[in-house]
This record gives sequence, structure tokens and C-alpha cells, in this order.
Amino acid sequence: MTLSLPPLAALELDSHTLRIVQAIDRSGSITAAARALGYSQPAISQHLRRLEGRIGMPIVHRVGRRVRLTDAGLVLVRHARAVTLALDAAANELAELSGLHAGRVRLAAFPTASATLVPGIVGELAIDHPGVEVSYLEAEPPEALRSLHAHESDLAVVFRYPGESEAPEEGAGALETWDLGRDEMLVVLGEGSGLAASDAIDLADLAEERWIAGCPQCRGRLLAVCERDGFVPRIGYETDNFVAVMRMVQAGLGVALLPGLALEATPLPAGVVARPTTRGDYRTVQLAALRSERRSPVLSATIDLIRGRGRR
Amino acid sequence: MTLSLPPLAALELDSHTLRIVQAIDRSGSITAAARALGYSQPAISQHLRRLEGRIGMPIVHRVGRRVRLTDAGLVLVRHARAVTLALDAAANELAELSGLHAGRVRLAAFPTASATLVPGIVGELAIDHPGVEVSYLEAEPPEALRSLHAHESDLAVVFRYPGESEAPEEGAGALETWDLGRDEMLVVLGEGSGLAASDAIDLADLAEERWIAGCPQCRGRLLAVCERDGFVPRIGYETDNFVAVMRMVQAGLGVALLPGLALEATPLPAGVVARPTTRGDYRTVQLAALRSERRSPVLSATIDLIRGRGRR
DNA sequence: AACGATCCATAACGAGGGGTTATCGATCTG
DNA sequence: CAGATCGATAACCCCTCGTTATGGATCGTT
Repeated sequence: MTLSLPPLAALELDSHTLRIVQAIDRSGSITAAARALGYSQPAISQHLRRLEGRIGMPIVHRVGRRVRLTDAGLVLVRHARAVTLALDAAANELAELSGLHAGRVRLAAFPTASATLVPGIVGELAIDHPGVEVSYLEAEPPEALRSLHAHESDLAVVFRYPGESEAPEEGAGALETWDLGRDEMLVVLGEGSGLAASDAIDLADLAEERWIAGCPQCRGRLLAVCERDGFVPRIGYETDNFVAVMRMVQAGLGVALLPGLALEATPLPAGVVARPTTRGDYRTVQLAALRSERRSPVLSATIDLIRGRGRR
Repeated sequence: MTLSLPPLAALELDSHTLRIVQAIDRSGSITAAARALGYSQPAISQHLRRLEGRIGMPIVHRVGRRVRLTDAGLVLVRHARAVTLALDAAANELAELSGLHAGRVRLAAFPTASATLVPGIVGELAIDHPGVEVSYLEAEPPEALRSLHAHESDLAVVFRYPGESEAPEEGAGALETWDLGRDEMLVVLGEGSGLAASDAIDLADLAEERWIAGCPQCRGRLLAVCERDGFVPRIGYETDNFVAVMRMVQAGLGVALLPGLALEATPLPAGVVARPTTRGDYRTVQLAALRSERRSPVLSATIDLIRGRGRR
């Protein structure tokens, strides 16, 4: 008799295949799918050719210089979600199980914390919990919070100015936060300035000065506190680079309002002083995690350690 | 920063792994799982070692000369069902889609049909539906029906004697059958016999003859019709081989009751004649398929073709 | 119309994953 | 106690599946 098709199992559908087809569906091209999955474009193209050979039907067909999924390809996409969700659920559960045994904490924190808080946290974890591995992502607070929601980080060190609520992101109520302390906002100015001798500076006295603005969130805060004190700052320069900010102050190009952690990280250059404001402006540094009824013991221990450090 | 665990995707859980762990759970041993999956025992053992290396936890632990799944192994088993069901659903849907385009029909039929009905069916399919591939399983009716229920065949050509109902197998009501015609049961005897001149033979006239029985189902039928006619046949020989049956009749060793299809397949040897019974005994040849609301067009077309042939 | 960028397909190549057989040690059963 | 059974490991090798290189087709811009 004539040759027959192999049994269903021999179609050898596997999860890798479904991830590939799913990525093509999402991204619209083989090249983009390859990038998303971490392969070269020919790797994906050849995988599709081999699959098409096994099942005897095309999975994609050419439309100009791009491809479109065929009916067979769409069949695979429809089932890919169930397969990848179940595999990811299994991987997550294994990771939790592994966490019970091995310990892993993924930490995200803003740049000034990188050089100040984070080394201390990691150092203390290394002493108290030698089996714990810490991975670190440097991210400004909005991105750090997003990485929590995306389950890409376990903990985030963020800051928040008085009066600000949590970012109005979807799922914001899912966070649990702990205050780690206040980070003073300091006026940075040349020591030759008439105000440099004061213990604290009334911002209104600097209304006629040129200002050097920092990061977008810092700049927003600067505008807010100056408006509170009755003036709009004349911003001559903008840079995220705190070192550059201080150099510009040293060069007499203006004054700035910087967080205390930035000065902990980088000493003031000669001829530059830092003074608190007369209103005692500050921001609160916080630790955030997704609310959970069952955290891994390692994560709970890490939260306790960081909170303990924050209180000292 | 310290090294971190790979992202979840790098845990590289794949469907093959889940099938393996599922098979171990079901069968109780690595050896049995290997057999079930078609691999050697070391193949499965080594797969588990590599997996354990990737995820950093044991999947099985030794208990005497057998193994037991660890907590991690049980995590995988719990997710395996969802993964394998989705993969199998995808494969099934692909197979259906494949049937729509390429055409595949898996036919099962009893031996005398092999040499008579089946070549005609396949030949006509080849003409009318060149894209259709036909696979063929030669099987007596009980086994052919089982292969339908097991989704190993799409169609079965079977025979049924008057008064017989469908086999009392689970799911028997799931079948749909079409009569293809009657297959006369013929008395095969030496032409030297006093009865050879008759147009039809009363079985009771052969009550004193020795009988040569055929296949188990044929033998059962022989016993039934002789009992109906008031005697018990003296069965001197038994063989499934119709050619052998006819040679024995030729040699004067006895008489037989054979289906007409058998005689279509193999001409009578010299000195042997075939006559219907006076009661007109016959069996009905039927086509059977699982009842379905949505058959593939190819399968529907094949059923129509076979039914059309059966009416001619 | 020409040119450069982008996308996909294919060829050639090589690494190593993953299977095999052979074998050994431990366990269990008769 | 001997033989059967199960799992682990070693050695070997095939071929899957990735890479880079390259070419053809398509599309957008000048």
C-alpha cells in the first residue's frame, strides 16, 4: 500500500516550536522573533523548514519581504499559550521550590543608591546569608516598580517625595512598602556665595539665581518646591550626572538642589558647599515588594535585614 | 555584583522533559518509562541527570532498586498534563488540517477483502482523489473495530452474519455503519459428490460428511447454521487458509462453507464446485466509521466512493 | 530610476546534545 | 545464594541545531 503519515506523536510538536511560532505571531517577522528569543534569524527560519518537513504543511508563507502565518501556523499559536503558560507555571514553581533551598533575591534600586545603600545591603546579606544570590538592576523608581509588577525583581529601593502617592500603574495596590528613612534635599552652591555661611537656606533667597536641574524626577521636585516658595526657578542647565552638576556649581554656572545620597556617593569638589533648606526638604527612601501571603523565607529575611539597616 | 540564577526561561523546561517525568510517574520506574516512550533506560536516566544539573535539584531519588519522584519531580508531573494535553490537541488539530489538504484515510479490512474489495477501493481513490494517501491494516472484524475505537483507523470493512449485533465493546454505539452488500456463503465440495449437480444444497444432506472449518468466526457460523438445520457437523480439519481448505476439498478430505469473497480471491481448483445453500445463507459486508458530526471532506468522500462501489 | 536598508532563504560548517551499547553495582526474589 | 531486575556511568557517535556568510526579493527614500 501507499506510504502513510506517521502517528501523531511523530509530529513531534514540542514547546520550543510553539514558543517560536508564538514569537512570530507577536512580533510580525522571523527576524524580530529571533531577536526576542535570542537566536539568529536563520536559526528560526531553518527550524520552521524542518517543522514544515515533519508535518507536511507550511507554517508561514511569504508576503513581500515578510511572512504571514498559515492556518497551520495559527493552529499552533492558538495552542502555544496553554503550553507556555503551563511550562512557565512549572518553572516558577520550581524556582520557588529552589528558592526554599538555595536563596535568590533580585534587587532593583535607583542610581544614587547603587553607590551608597546597595553595597551595604549586599555585603550584609553575604555575611548573614551566604547561600543567597543577589542580582541587581539599577533603575529609577518608575522602572524599578515596573520590574516588580513584571516579576523581574523581588525588591525595589525607591524614593518618594512628600505628598506623592504610588505611581498610578495598574496593580499599584499590589505593593507592600517599608520606609527606610529620609534623604535630605540639599542646596549646592559656591562657598563664595553670600548665603554659603548660613546653616540653612531659604530657597526664596535664590530666586534670582540660575539653577542646574537634575534627573526628570528631581527636576519635577525642584519646580514644585520653588513654586511653594513663590517663584519659578530659571533653569539654565540640565543633566542627570550629579558629578557634572557639582562641577557646574564649582564653575559658578548656577546652584542646584541635590539629594543627600548623591553627596554620600560623590564628595563635593573644592569651593562647593551643601546646606539643607530652611523648610527641611527631603525625600523618603522606601523598600517595595509585591504584596504576598507566602514569601520565600530568603526574601522575608532579606526584607528584614534591609529594614534593619534603614533604621540605623 | 554576584552571579545570579538564570532567568526562568533558562531553566529550559521543555515538553519532552515533562513527558518523561509523567511517564515515570505513571509507570513507576525509569526502565518502564523508557519502554513506554520508546527509549533505552540510560537515555532517560541521563536526561534526568542533565535536567537536575540545570535546575539544581534532584528530580528522582533512589529507593532500593527503584526511584521515587522528589517534590521537584512532582511539581513537573502536576504541570505535565496541561502541557501534554495542549500539545496533543495541537497535533490533533494539525492532523485534521492535514487531512483537509493532503488527504489520509486509514483503512482496515478482513483478509478476503484484501484481495477483492480493497484493491478496487484504493485504485478508485487513486483515480478520483490522487492526493489521498491510504494506509491499510488487514484485520478480522473484531480487531478492525477496535482499531476504529482506538483512532488507529478511520474506516473498517467488516462482515456480520444475520442476527449478530455489534460487538459489545465499550463505545459500540459510537459507530456508524453502511451495508455494502451480501457475501454469499457457498458450500464447497467435490464435483464427484452426488449433490454437485444441484443448483443449491440443503446443508442437512451433508450431515454425515466431514467438514473443514475456516477462520474462528467462520467456524462459529458453521456451527450455528448446521444447528439450525438440525445437526452437528463433524469437523475433521481446521485452517484459516482458504487455499488450503479448497485443496483439502479437492483431495476428498471433506466439504466446507466458504464466503463468496474467498472464491473471488482464489479460483476453485479443478474438480471442486461451489453451490449456495438452499436457505441462501450469507453474511453482510459493512463499512464502519466512528460516528462524527464533522468528518474531514476526504473521509466523507472516501465513504461515498466505497458505498457507491458496494452498490454496483 | 537608483540605491540602501530590511527581511527571508539557503549553504557550509561545527559543536555538542542526546541517543546507543556495554558494563557494573545494588537490590530483591525464589 | 544465585539469578533477575533496576539504575548509574562510560564510551562512542550521529545528527540536530545553532552559527556566519551570502544572495535574492522587497520596500522606502532620494
